[in-house]
Amino acid sequence: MQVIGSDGYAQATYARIAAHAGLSSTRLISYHFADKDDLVAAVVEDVITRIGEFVGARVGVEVTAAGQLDTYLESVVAYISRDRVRMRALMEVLLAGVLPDLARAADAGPVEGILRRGQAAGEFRDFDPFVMATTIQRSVDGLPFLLEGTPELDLEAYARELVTLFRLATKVDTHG
Amino acid sequence: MQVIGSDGYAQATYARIAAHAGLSSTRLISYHFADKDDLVAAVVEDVITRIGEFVGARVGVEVTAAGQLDTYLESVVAYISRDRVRMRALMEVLLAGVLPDLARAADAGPVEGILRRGQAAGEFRDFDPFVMATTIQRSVDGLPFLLEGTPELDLEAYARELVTLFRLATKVDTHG
Amino acid sequence: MQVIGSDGYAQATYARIAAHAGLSSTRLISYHFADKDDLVAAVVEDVITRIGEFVGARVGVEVTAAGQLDTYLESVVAYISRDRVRMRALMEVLLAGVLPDLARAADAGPVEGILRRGQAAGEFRDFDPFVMATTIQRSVDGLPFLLEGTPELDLEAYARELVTLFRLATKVDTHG
Amino acid sequence: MQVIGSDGYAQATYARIAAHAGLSSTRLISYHFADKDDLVAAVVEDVITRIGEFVGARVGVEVTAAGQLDTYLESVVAYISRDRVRMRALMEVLLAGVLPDLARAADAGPVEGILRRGQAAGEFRDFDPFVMATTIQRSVDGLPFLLEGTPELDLEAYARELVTLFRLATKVDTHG
DNA sequence: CATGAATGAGCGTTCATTCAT
DNA sequence: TATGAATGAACGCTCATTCAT
Repeated sequence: MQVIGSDGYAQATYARIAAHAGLSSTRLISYHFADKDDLVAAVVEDVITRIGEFVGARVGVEVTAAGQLDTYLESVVAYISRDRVRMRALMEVLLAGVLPDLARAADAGPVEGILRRGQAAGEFRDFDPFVMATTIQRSVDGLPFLLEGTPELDLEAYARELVTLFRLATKVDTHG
Repeated sequence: MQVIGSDGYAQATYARIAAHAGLSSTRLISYHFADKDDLVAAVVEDVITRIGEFVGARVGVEVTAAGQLDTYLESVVAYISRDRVRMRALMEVLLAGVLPDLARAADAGPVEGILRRGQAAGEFRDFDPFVMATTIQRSVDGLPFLLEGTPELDLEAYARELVTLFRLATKVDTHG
Repeated sequence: MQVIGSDGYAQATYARIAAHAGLSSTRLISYHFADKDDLVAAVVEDVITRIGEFVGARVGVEVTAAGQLDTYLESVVAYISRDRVRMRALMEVLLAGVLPDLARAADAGPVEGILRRGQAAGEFRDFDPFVMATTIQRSVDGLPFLLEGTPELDLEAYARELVTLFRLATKVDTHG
Repeated sequence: MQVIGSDGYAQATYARIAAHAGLSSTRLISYHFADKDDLVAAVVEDVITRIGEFVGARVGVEVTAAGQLDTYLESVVAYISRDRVRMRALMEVLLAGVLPDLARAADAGPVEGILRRGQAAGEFRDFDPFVMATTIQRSVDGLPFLLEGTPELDLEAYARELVTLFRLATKVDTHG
């Protein structure tokens, strides 16, 4: 995970992973994982479990869809902030396009669910939930790469901007 | 370009490119391009020139920042729609992280410029232009990959949704 | 070493070395050596250690500079005689000009040291030690190639001729 | 010749030669020469003709074998001095071992002839002419490479030292 | 005399993976 | 749990050379 997250997926060869882990043979990697797909799947599994628990615990306590959306954005950004290497590792794998099955990790399904419930409850205006959910998901999943270039980025402010942005984009029309 | 766009950057080896082009030797690729970076740079150069001209011509005729933003979204999506392979090739290269100099092709600078001018002109509310521009850029640059999974996606409708979304997110507050 | 020594440095490709060693893949060469320079360095290191020990042990027991020079010529020729392949491998590498750092293996420094000490002790006449040392060194380091063309060459006689030659060339003028 | 002489034989590829000559295609080389051996042979032919004429003209006017030997050493060194690039090109080709037929260019035959005539005339002592000739030849043919490392080397002094060295090594014993 | 397009073999090197302890 | 030896395929790239003008 550290190798993928720090040097990119392309650098995550058995040789480099073994070197980073202080192993004198790549054999041990093959011993623990059936093949490279298996190794990568384990990495992804680990990260999506962590972020899923972190975000799920926070979103779960919200009752309104609007509150859940706000909390989703804030907690995803917060998780990225405190676990940059793992998150970049995850995004590297997803963008590399290995194991298409793993794409679910970055799909906008959960967000789309929130949006649909919000529309049903009259909290959100009448937009296409797929487009909105995809846009929301994309607004955060590039952050690990952005942080690489500008590590000093103020992520709390970034999250506040996103919350405002999508509140305005989703709320029901109030005027005339 | 076709190989990168159809099979991904990782598959774009000299052998595969030569096979696709009907060449009996990879030698001719090395004959025309100094090295692989040179080849990739040529691909990127070509696509950014095309999309730049397409989008630039349309955005250039707009006078208001709001009009430019609408047109930017619509024309980028329209270009992606009619040149899917090339656009996916471009995104593949950018995401692969080869040639960091090429990152400009996907940076949000031009959009940020539009946003700042719109704020100065009082057309837009007071948001962080960098965050907004990044979000706008990300909302479209994942489309080539989305199209791969769902080629029948209605891109005109997608563009209309994005236009509405970012109009609401950027417009000045009107209610008391 | 056998491949370089028998077929020349230009023929010493990974493929040929692997074939000669009975390996089914060149991969194992890369496995043991960082790159080709590393492999070549190991070859050179081995040979110069061997010849250094052989010649050093014999020259070291001599007390006079004249005796050391005689013994140097005799023992270098003797070593070449009994280890032809390794010595030709060494000369191939040096002449190929790879790894300029290795040039020390063929430089005339040690011989020049003997000559200077001999002049200081009044054993040798007043010649340019650099020119003499270079000539002495050259007189032996072409022998591996000479042996290739005429393997039946009588090296003991060759050494005796060289000893006489350089005795006459270095000794103090005796006649009035 | 310039490419071989300046950058070494290994660098003398068709591509580099064409670049050096300002040609836009290597095709012209293939047009003039049957193959690479033919090209190299032409280079060698040219240089050995030049040095042969230069040295031959000077040695030819000497009547004694001793005078011919002195003049041979002086004129070979003088030619090396004034035509360094060509001479290094010649030595590069010979040492590279291409075209074994060309080895005659560096063989000690002519010198051996002088030595034999000198012995027959009683000018030289009774040494092995082959060993002496080889040593003499080697004493000068490494000079082009030596000059590369130390271009400021005083070649006139070098030649004088060699002349003295081999006079002493060849002259008849005068003392008891 | 000169060009650019095209070729096939070979280069050193790296890949994930397997074998034998 | 851990090692080093060994594998075969593929990588980007360069070689001298040929084809068609």
